[in-house]
Amino acid sequence: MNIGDVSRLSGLPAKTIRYYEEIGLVEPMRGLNGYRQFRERDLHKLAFLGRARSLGFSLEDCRSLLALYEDRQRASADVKRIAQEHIERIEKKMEELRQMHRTLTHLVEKCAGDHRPDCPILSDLAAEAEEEARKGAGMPCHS
Amino acid sequence: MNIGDVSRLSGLPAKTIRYYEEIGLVEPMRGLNGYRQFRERDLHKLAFLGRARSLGFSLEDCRSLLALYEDRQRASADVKRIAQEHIERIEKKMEELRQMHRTLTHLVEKCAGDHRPDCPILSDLAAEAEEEARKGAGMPCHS
DNA sequence: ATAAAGGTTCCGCTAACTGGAAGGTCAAGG
DNA sequence: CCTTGACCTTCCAGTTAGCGGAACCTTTAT
Repeated sequence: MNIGDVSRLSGLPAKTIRYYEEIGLVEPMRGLNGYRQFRERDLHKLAFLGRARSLGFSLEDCRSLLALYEDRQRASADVKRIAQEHIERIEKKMEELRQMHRTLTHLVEKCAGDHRPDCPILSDLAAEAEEEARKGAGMPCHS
Repeated sequence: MNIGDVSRLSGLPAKTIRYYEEIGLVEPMRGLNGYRQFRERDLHKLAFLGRARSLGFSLEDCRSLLALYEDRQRASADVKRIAQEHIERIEKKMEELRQMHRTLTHLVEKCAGDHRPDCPILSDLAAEAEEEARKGAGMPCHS
């Protein structure tokens, strides 16, 4: 199979597949013409990677997961740990986003959104900024 | 004020402040010794930026928000639109994360997490990958 | 005089690709 | 046989928002 075929079959862009080869995630053979020759196993790996990526795993996690997948002696605990750490990262991120979302929706609600310049969003960004500066170290207005 | 002072007052690392100058978000003056000299207004801007960044706005959004903030003729609608688009990006991201989280927690629940190699997480990554390949174009097992 | 604590620039690195340029290969059609 | 178009190759540059460090200069205090 050429790269176009595996691209279609795996759903990954050819560019991405080349990149994955560059960083050693797959090692396709080469034909006499210099074209990459993918075996069934490479396709399988790439699809695995695509799926893992779609769950948000980093490429380094993907590398580990792939290694575990190919290791018959693996302990499922190792896989589970990677997944759990990832879940924690996701939860942390979601909490951050929730926080931002709350603040932003409050601000947006208060903003008229018309032709006038008065804007609680900007006021908040400016006012809270000033407050931060103030509490930061007693406002040194003497510059 | 030197960069260390604004760094402490704004809460932004000095590196970040230099970077913001590089991309034109602030324009501190320079002393005879080559040191950056920040005015009250620069500090104000930087604190504004820090606050906007903490709400997740991109630096490009920050640039726009700052421009609007300094434009007395602005329409609050412009600010509101930027904020709403950002909210939408956040919601989209949260939905993605929720989806990942759901799948991952299901998989982790099913995984024993012991010394044995059997692992539903890996099976899922592999199986669903195969399924994708299969439905992608009728499984060309003849490589 | 010197040492510490600031400041400066410049270079390289991060994650995970994406886009484009310049060029080689292959199959089909005239 | 030549050309066209689709496909493949490598390499270079850019993306986001900075971080880390080296080499060097300035200020301040001892």
